[in-house]
Amino acid sequence: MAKKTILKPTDGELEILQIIWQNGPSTVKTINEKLNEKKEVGYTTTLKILQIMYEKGLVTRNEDERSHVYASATKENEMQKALVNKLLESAFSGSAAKLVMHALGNSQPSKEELDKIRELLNKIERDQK
Amino acid sequence: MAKKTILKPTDGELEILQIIWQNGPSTVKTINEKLNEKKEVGYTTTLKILQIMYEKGLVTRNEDERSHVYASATKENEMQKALVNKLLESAFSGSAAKLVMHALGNSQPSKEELDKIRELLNKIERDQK
DNA sequence: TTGCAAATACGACAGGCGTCGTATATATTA
DNA sequence: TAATATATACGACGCCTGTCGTATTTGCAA
Repeated sequence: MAKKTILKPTDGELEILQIIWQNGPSTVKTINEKLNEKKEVGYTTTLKILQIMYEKGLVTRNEDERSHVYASATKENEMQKALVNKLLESAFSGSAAKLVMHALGNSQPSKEELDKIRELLNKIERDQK
Repeated sequence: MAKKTILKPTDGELEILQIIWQNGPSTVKTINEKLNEKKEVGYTTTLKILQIMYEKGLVTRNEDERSHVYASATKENEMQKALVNKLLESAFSGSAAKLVMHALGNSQPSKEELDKIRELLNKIERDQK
């Protein structure tokens, strides 16, 4: 299976990907509007970044309509996995436990989430034996 | 307490920080040597990046000796915390649990580590009540 | 004290990112 | 069909990173 290398998005690109993941494939217009809820940014700026992302293969686009519709080329899960792995390597020397500690330390997971994590821990332990 | 903003290092800078964290304050020479165990890079290149990091406040340096000694301006823990938080915001919409899943999914934590995580989970739950 | 070796300082350059102004193409509608 | 509005395309600019060549400083040894 040709393991496609997931390109790492820049911060700005990741912001756009998040919007697409949350809203589904979108036009430049809507992406730019969502973006502007957080910070002011010109329409052509957003367009340009989308075009660059397209060239990189970070997003696909449908040109059937006059307004092109951009979609993420990568599933949210896969990208998250890639980003976590990168962080793991680049800042934690591979020690997942430490990373987990930090993540848990700075948030308020719900009881359900905590239980899901416990379950995963048990599964890992079972599989190791 | 004046909460100092932790500057985010680039990938190259993070590589150097890791070396410093693992070996303690070091000279350009030794940092460059360690760096070259992974990839070929010229001495002045390493020097230049260190100088840039110094300007940014990412590292401090001691000029008492002829060979300057560079040290990280940030504790490894703090930087890790900052990086995890950033990733949490920029790619996980704040959902720590999901991040944790990915981290655990891609590594083989030891039994001790698993237990430590369990303990932390319990503590979080206790504190929430 | 003169000269070599080791270290730092500095400037240049290519490539990438984010920013935007302006040009061009395409609908819509009056 | 002509005018207007809406979209995309393109090129330029400033800043940052990583890369290195070259100049300068400084310590040590002969």
